[in-house]
Amino acid sequence: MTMELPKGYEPEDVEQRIYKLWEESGSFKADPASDAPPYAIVIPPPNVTGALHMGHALNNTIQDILIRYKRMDGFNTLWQPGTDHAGIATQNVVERQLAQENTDRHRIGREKFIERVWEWRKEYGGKIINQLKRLGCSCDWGRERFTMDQGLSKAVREVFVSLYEQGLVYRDDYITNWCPRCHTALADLEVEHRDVAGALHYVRYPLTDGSGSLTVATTRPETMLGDTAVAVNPEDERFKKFIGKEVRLPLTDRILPIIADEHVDPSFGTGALKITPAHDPNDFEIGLRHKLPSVKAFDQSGRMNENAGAYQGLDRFEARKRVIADLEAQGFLEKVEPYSHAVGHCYRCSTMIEPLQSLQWFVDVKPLAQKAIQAVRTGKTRIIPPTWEKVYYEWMENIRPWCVSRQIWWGHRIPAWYCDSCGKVIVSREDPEKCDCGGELRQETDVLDTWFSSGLWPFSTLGWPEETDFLKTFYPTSCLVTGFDILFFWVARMMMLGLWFRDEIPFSDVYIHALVRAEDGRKMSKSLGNVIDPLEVMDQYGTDAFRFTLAAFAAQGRDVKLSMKRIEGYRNFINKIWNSARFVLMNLEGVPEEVPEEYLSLADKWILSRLNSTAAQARETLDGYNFDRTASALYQFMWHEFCDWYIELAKPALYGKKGDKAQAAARWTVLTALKDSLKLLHPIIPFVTEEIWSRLPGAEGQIMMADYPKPDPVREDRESEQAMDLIQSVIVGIRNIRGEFNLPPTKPVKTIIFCPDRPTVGLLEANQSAIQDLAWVEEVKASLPGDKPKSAAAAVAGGVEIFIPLAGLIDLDQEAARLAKELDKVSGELAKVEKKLGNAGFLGKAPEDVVAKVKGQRQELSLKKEKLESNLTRVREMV
RNA sequence: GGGCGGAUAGCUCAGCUGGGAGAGCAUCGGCCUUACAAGCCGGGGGUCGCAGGUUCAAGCCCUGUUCCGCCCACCA
Repeated sequence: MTMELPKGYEPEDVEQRIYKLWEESGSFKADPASDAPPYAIVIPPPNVTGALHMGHALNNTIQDILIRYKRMDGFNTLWQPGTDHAGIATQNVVERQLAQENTDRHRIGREKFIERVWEWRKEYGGKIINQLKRLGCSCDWGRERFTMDQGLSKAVREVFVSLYEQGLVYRDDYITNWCPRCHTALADLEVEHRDVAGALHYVRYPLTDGSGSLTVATTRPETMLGDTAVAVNPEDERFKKFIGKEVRLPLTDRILPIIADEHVDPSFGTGALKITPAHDPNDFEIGLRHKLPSVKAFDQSGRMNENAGAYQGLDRFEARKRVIADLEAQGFLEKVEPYSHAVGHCYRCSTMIEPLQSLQWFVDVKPLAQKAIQAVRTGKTRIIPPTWEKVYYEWMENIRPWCVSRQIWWGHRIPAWYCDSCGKVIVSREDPEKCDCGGELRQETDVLDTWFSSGLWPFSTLGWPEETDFLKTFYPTSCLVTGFDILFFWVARMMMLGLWFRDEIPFSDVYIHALVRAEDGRKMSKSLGNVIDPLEVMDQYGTDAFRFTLAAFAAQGRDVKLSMKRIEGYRNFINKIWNSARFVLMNLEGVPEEVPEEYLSLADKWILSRLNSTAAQARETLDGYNFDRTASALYQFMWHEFCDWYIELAKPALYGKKGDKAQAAARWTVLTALKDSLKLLHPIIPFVTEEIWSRLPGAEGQIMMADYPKPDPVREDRESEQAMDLIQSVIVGIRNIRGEFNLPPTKPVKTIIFCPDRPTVGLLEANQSAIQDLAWVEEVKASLPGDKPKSAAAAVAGGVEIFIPLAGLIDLDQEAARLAKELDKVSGELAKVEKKLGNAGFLGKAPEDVVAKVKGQRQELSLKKEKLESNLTRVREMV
């Protein structure tokens, strides 16, 4: 039965084998027919292009902790895995590949290109899935889904067509964010604002009647080639006289009206604003209000077009230089001031966004947002931590139409057809053959925003629009775990679409975790070169150590600054667990299945009681998503209570006579405590716990399928905990003296302990050997107070006085100094407590239990002070 | 421009509804005690960013303030 374990834990040997065991035994599988209460999590689908980074590692570790906890706790769990097709990101990757082959997507054509992307996906798309397995994720892999799967595509089409039928999807010639590099429109959310050091150019526009000129200020002088008006504020006295007049646009022959619009801020720039409806969102709105013509000056690559006259063909930045030079040469440029302002950039390729008027598909999400707001307001969906609720409401309440069309090829093609003969637009669930008028149909070439399909993830992955068993059993899902960076992109959309199409929340809890940062607090990024690869961490320290670190760092509302030092520390913890198991396995011969209660020693009862409250703590903190507290409670228990105290205390009994009652009890207790500890730890550190479990006698099946320990009131034993408290303080008191006097354990000492009463004497006598073994003393004499030994070091702990006769061994001055220091500390504490008790306000207003507690402290402290004083006097007299 | 978070030991951070300042690492001292030196035992170290206020009592609540960080935003 006794199997020797290797001396140190070797994760690389264990992890692969254990994971295979789990997967092959079907332990990850969800069962829609089960009677157990369901608990479901849908994975935030990583991009197929992705490689596991720290964000994934944290995100998925948390999900795995939850799902393993719930699985052990008797729930019918589903962790639904899958990946996202990541439209623009994936298209970019494959385009780069084509570029290396000296070709591009236009040359090979749409169909071939899409084939290429699928091939790419087949070859590389599984990478991140394997990395998640490495992390130990217990997803139901047989149910893996991809946003471009047939089933999910059907869901996408159903949703799009329904929204169209409800009048919520429409096509509009509107100003949108255009990425001149990706050649596609982007949603507002997909634009990142960054501060750019630019310049404000003051350009003079002469009035056509020769009565002077108006000067406008602009950061983008090149857009003047698309100007169709100049606007001033109607209340601005300086310009009232110009309203209705006209100016001549420099560098062109265009005549522009001077109009009045509220939007113009008289205090900014010159108070006169050039209006470029086709290339500025504000100007676009003003253009609509005043029915201004719209002149596009750029093409889709950000080059000047035929409307730009002499500048045609120039890149927008080159055009800016030329326009400025020409304005200056012709005397229209009054001045240039440095000006820093936020400019939109593409979130996929960082190219400067070009606001561009174009024909796009939009979803009017306002009515959907209303439901999504309600669901959180009424508490049907909880956001944890709740600080994010405000951010969520803010965004939902100010939501604007969602531009969902993308001018790329990789994605769900919009199911719309245009008839060139009659102009009809058909949006349909089935591909139409011909138009009603008999005309030929042309399908929309645009695809949908990636987030459109991921927004359906909680129900599309479960089979919707079919009413599958999985959908019925697991929707609404239980918890969504995500970083705040995709709160709007993803969570908000799932809330809206889930509520709209299922009339039910997609998940009851949203747990928002922090971002993983580098040790210096900065974001990990390739350009900063401070990226830590999770795979390397796992190679170096093992997956469990890594997972435990992430859990320990996952305090709510605070970013994770990952430190290698911490990982190393938790690697040591894993090894500590391993060695404790090794010890237990060496001491299990003849371990009974049960032991009568009366066999249990004080230490046995104590550790079982501590284990019990640790189980309660673990459950409480897991239920509240306080993973850092779970980790620290388990760390504290496992290392400092189980290993440091219990195992040491149990050694004499374990090493005792064969068949001895105490030995049987200790063997049973040490095994029980280890087993339950492993179960409590399993959700965080699955590999090492499973490996140890497999070697423990009487441990059936897999630990991942074992019951998560429940606190049992019978095992709660306050009396034993109090008794152990005293024993521990006595031991620590003695060790303390040893430490202070640099007495190595090999130096034999004796100890005399004065107890306040008979029961205490009895307690210490009964635990004499424990004190001897753990404090390295050869003799313990407990008695009621009597004659104090001469030349002894003394300590006061838990109401008892400890003396260690050290004739000739100690320096009395040193001992006096030590006692004086201790006395100082106690006096200080006592003074604080007495001040409190001397305060009438405190006695009158503080709750009774608090007053009683402080009184108890006074009692204890003054007793301690008294004893310290008398000992100090005695030592001083001896000098 | 609006909103949010942080500031506690040398470092990284806990401290939940106000009631005796904690952990890990680092540091100092002692130990190869037959599970573990990736270990064991002990010690030192904090006016809880600053200034006010509420309270019998403030790291925690309120007001102001400084310094970091983040998010949102169509002032050219």
